[in-house]
Amino acid sequence: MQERYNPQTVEEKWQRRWAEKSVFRLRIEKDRPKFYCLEMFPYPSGKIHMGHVRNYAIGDVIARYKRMCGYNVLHPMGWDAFGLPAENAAIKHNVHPSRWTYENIAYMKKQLTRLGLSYDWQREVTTCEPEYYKWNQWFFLKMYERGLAYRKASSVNWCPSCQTVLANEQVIDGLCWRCDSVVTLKELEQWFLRITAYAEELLEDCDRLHGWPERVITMQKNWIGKSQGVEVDFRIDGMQEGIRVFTTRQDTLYGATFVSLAAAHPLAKILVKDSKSLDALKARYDEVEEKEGVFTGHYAINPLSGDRIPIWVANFVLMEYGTGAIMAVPAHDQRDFDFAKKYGLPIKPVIVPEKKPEARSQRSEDLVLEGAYEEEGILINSGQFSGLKSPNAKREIARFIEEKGLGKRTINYKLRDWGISRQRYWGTPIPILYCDSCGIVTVAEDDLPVILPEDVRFTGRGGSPLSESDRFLKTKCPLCAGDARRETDTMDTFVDSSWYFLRYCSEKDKTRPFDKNDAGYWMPVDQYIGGIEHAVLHLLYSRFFTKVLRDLGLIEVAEPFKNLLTQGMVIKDGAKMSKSKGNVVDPDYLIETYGADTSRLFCLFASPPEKDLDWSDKGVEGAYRFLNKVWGIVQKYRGQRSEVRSQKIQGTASPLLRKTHQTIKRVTEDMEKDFHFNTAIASLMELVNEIASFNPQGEEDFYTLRFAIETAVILLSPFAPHIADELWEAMGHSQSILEVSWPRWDMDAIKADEIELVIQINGKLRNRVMIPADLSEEDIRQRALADDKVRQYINGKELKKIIVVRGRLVNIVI
RNA sequence: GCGAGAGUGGCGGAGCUGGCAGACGCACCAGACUUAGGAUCUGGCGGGGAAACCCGUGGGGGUUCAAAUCCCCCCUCUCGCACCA
Repeated sequence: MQERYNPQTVEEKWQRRWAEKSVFRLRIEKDRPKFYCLEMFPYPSGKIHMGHVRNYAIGDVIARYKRMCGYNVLHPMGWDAFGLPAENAAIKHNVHPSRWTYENIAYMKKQLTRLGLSYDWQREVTTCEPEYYKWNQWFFLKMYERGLAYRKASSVNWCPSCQTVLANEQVIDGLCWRCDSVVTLKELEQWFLRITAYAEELLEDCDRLHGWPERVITMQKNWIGKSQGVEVDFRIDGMQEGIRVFTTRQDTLYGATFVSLAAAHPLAKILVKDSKSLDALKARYDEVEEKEGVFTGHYAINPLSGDRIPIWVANFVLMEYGTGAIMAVPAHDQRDFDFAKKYGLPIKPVIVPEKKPEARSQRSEDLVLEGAYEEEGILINSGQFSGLKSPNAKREIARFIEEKGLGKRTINYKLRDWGISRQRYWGTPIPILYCDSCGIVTVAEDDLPVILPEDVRFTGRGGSPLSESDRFLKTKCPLCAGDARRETDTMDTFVDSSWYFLRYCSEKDKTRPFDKNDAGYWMPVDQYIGGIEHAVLHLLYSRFFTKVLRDLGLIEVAEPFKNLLTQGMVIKDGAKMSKSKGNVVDPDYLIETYGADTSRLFCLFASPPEKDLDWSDKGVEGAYRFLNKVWGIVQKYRGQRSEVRSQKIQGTASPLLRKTHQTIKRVTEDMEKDFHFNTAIASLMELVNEIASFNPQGEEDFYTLRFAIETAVILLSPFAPHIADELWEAMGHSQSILEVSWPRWDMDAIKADEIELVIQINGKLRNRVMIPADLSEEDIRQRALADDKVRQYINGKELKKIIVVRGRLVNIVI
């Protein structure tokens, strides 16, 4: 042990030793329970950033802690290696996406190792490897067989100048990121995964995700967006056809005074004679401020009231949701209200608040509204349904509609099917062929993987680079052996990350995506940790995949992630770290200057993991000082080869012993409860402060001191593993601290003989006195009343009440 | 607008089922050691006041012996969704 703490030498030494002994290599011992600790794998963008450091430090603490608690811990890492930046780099720097990606991986892997993260790299997953993406293709085929993968026309962002498809993030203020041309929409045939088939289960199971943050669950529920209502047909006056609308408020049906169609509705083209005005309206769809519409000149019949009502086309009605047509009830829907006001359409109230019984007898025309009344209430002017309360009316009217054959009860979801086609090179090729005679043909399972060709050029112009590779494009149909051409779209990279956690469960398997028994043992992930930005997409897609794979009989679990921790962002100077703001902290610099242990410690200490972390250079120094302090203590006492004593004792070392046990308790509880490492580290600092100021008097004191120091080092080890191992060795242990069991606290040793009693008078703090811990309530009362200070205050006044809270305080009311 | 979360010293943040507000760290101040200190150590550190004490957890009410914590009203900020019928 060196006299001065030098993080560089210590960390290099232990990283080397850990590697030599393969200490993080997974060992499964049958008698131990399992724990699957997973952090979201990174995109290999080049270098890690502080967000990664924080994310992986949190995960590493949990993994190390669980290992010390006796679990078999699976703690893997890998690379979300497909994606657009690699292709951009190829265009810009003329380097192949593959090379760029692998070089980044090599560098970032070095950085992660340098942080001392306890990964079993044996299970590393790299999604751009054919061995991995082969299984994306295989899952795609399985889904295709079950009708869960299908093709349909859908619009994409299109740059007319580059003649290429753009991802959403490549469209900046409606312009192409490369040439500033105006981006247009273009219809293309694309592949979709039928996630909507699982909408109900994905929604229902949200309520079983007890280990997830409430807000993530809410976001998922909102995203799925279930609503129950009815579809009703409105006959068009003088035509055969009808308009089918969807509503959740069938109780307001009598108040429907017009019908609104989406501009893209098939009937809109037929009903509107002036196609120019319709096109103009289509262009006004992104206008949210002002509602606009075109009257079709046609009328519909309200199926319940029999009223003849106008049919409009409105720019706020969406074709993608429901039936693309709505019944407009301006009295009870603010949007319809605004629209009706603008175009002078009738407003007919049919619901009145329950609290206003006098309104029930009034005629609709006599009720004046300032805005729509959107709440539920009592029906008026609604024929046989008048007088019913909304919930009952909904039920009755729905039944009536079904009985009369006017429509049916329906459930709608906001959730759309997942479009996975990307007109890109650096992704998983979709295993589909187009044969001149057989049409759409799937690639045979035995022919998987469909490998990305290497010999392509990256210009950023024209279609997907894959469409220019004849070797890739031209193939034979497996059915008729005739000429066929390959699908050139690749898969959304969210496909890659939707099942990678399963691939980790078994070591590289050539014949299957993963072994069912291995997945059965490890799944679900016990603790998943990552950024809140994935609250919906990644986490929803992973849940979807898990359910599909369950239905394919590949796994047993219905949900992939039992517990989810969404860590906050790393903030500096009030903003998220970014190059443009110039407030980036470079992890390499940090590690070179202070070491990995200090970097980790600060990230964990500065705030609880789920909250944003405010970066402070000075705060980092505080963490560094703390480690130096611990170093100094061990340096000072390590020569004292005393034995350890942890049992309750009397005498000068008694408070230190108690503090040590208290600290074990606090740190352990923080670990178990909510991973509030900031308070765990704070209490560890308290213990270290107490050790530092302790003055051992005799042999006995040294035993306790030794116990305190060793405990502090053990408790420190998940946070700052290198220095902990070094100090552990310096104290004469031959076995690594990684092998040490997590300490237990002794309740008996925590209990103090004497406690401080707070004395309040009328709820105000007046004095504190030391009393024996086991004093009875009556004795406490007497002791308080006998107190000099108290007597001054009472001074002959009448005692109204005395409240005694044992172990805490006395409140005397006068 | 809807949904979720948060407002505590100069700053990051502690405060368990209502029971000593401000743990721990940073910054700051004073002192010690020192040729020196941006190293280290010791002490102090919410505001007011000489003191006794008083006032303090976004604001205003309330419940209680006792409220940062529970209830009602309001304000501000962050995030997510946003014409989803």
